[in-house]
Amino acid sequence: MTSDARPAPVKDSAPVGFQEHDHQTCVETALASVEARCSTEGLRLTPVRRKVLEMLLQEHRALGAYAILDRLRAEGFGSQPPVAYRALDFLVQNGFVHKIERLNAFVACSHPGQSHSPAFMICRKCDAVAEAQSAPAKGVLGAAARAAGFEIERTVVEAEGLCPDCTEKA
Amino acid sequence: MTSDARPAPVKDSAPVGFQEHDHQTCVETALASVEARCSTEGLRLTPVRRKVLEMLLQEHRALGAYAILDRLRAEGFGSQPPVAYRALDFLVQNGFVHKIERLNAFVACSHPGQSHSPAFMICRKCDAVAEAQSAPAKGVLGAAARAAGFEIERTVVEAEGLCPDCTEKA
DNA sequence: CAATACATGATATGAAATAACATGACAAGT
DNA sequence: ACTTGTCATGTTATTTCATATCATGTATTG
Ligand SMILES: [Zn+2]
Ligand SMILES: [Zn+2]
Ligand SMILES: [Zn+2]
Ligand SMILES: [Zn+2]
Repeated sequence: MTSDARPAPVKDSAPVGFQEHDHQTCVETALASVEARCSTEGLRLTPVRRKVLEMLLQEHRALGAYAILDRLRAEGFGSQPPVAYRALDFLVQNGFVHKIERLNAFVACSHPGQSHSPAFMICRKCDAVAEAQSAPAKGVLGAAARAAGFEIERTVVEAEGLCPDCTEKA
Repeated sequence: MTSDARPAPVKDSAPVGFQEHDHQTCVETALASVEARCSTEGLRLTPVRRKVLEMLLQEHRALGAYAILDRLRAEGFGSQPPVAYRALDFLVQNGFVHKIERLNAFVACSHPGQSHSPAFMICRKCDAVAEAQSAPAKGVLGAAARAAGFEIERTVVEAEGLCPDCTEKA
């Protein structure tokens, strides 16, 4: 294992998710990227974990743990909550999937293999979710944290609003 | 009702929460400020609502709905979940209380009467919560949103880490 | 082939949130 | 005074999200 296989710094910050795109390629690329990181880092992308990741990549939007569980059941995997939550834990721990706190739901990472602190745009109408980059620690919040002596380890940034499609329709 | 009684713009952005302070005064001031806004805006700060607000101001940290409910029960109010959730809805709607999505819990606003988009610092060790200001729509995220055609209506910004006290102890 | 670590399966329970319906308080409008 | 409408509260039941725990299986690895 090449232990220096740290995620590369962010290069593009395009908020994949609302635009039209070649989704099949998008899924395959992401999956390949995750497989690559797993093999270089000795992580075990087991069948359940892989299936959950594939589902989330396919959907390209946030799914609740029980929605995932339903699909797992349909595919013959275990059907009890821990099955889904354990797979999700693994995927979240390793940055392949993010949890959307606002929705208590999960979405596949759009920039796997890159070290990033994600920010999300969540459409309140159609539930579409796009991932962008954030740098909250560099702005007002970072200053407040330093002033208060608070050590930021992780940030949740979620914007709620209307996606382009839903804005148009209204 | 003086309908021009919009919240004043933010003046101070001190992240109240971690520092020592005269807490009794802090509670009284906040409560007075909320009462003022309720009377000018014709909002009804009923006993349950007021009690919940007082509890959250007293505690000065995030409480779950069921913790609140326990306290309500102890004070002789209704003891079923909707009692707490309804009071919380009212308080959140009107900006007197904020929900911490990360914790599924609620905290009294530190800057009531000011229009603000709050950001929170949450200590993962002691659960202390401090409220600061954020301007997420002005930074990287705002740019991404504009680029994507996404209309931000509201943002959740929550930083997780170690508060000064817990950093010291470690 | 142990011994170990890790992953999965299944049962049970806990915690957060809401749906639906009934009752009560109060302020118009008649 | 009485009806009507609105808003708040109370209660029951249910749904949704999440975890603790124990048993079983399946890889490595010494
Ligand atoms: Zn895609
Ligand atoms: Zn990501
Ligand atoms: Zn205080
Ligand atoms: Zn606030």
